[in-house]
Amino acid sequence: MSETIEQKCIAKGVKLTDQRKIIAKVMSESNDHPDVDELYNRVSKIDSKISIATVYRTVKLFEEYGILTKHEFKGGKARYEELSESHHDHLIDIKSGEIIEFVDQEIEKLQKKVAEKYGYDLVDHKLELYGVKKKS
Amino acid sequence: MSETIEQKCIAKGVKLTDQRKIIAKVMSESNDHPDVDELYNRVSKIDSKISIATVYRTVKLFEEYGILTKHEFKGGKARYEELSESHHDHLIDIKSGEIIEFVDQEIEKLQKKVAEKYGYDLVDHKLELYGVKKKS
DNA sequence: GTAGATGCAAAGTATTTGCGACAAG
DNA sequence: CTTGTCGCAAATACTTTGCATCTAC
Repeated sequence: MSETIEQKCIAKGVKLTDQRKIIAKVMSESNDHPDVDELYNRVSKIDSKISIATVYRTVKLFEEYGILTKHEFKGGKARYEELSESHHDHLIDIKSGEIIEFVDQEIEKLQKKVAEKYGYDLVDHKLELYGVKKKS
Repeated sequence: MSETIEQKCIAKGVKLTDQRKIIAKVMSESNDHPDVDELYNRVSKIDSKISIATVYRTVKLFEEYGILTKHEFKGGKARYEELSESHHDHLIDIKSGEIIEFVDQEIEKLQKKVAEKYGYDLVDHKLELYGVKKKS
């Protein structure tokens, strides 16, 4: 997280309104994966007049500019997180909802290989693991 | 596909109504991954009086009984397919929407290993690859 | 100054549900 | 018979959009 979202917006030529600055700040400071509603709550604490429509429009915009990514985990609303240089996947605790981020280079490599095997260039992928904590 | 969905229902003690038989039959004969709307269309051709609410209720029921699985591919409606003994993942052509099923034992193994590394038992997972056909 | 952003409420989608009528076991 | 299912329409949940107003550049 070397650069803030606000800086990324400037770098990419995204117009910065007050509302966007607040949303950018909240997302930059979030280490979890809030859904739009939760993001709206957090943002409302800073400026209670921001509408949820703006939040929806902004996350969508940021997603298009490669600033945020959207996740659609099992049976829920869409959740967002800041897109960082380092790609990672998610391990979700189905009991608590806790989300652990992980990277596994080997899996990454194998995915590319599978795509190639079928004559495809891999442009994106989604890997989610759902687990329960081991009783130890 | 040794057993039809109807047979699975009997085996699992799911009450079989006319509507469920039709939905079961259509799903058994589908080799793609229809969404509820598409399934409703197919079912309607056989019995035009079946309501979409029943289709929703039935796929949900079948999912609970482990007869169908639900997929939530990128930015779309939920899609269903018959759950077969042989697990597989999906490679989705982002241009055409075509879906290729694949299995990679090595990736499966690695997933389990990742979960274990964090102290979890893997109970489910989702792997989707999105690609574009290579120009050859 | 002007193109694009915002807030609001209304409209869209996808899916679920209450309820009286009906059918399977 | 009795419990669970069906069809219908209304309700819900999430997300998008039209429009008049406002704001960043």
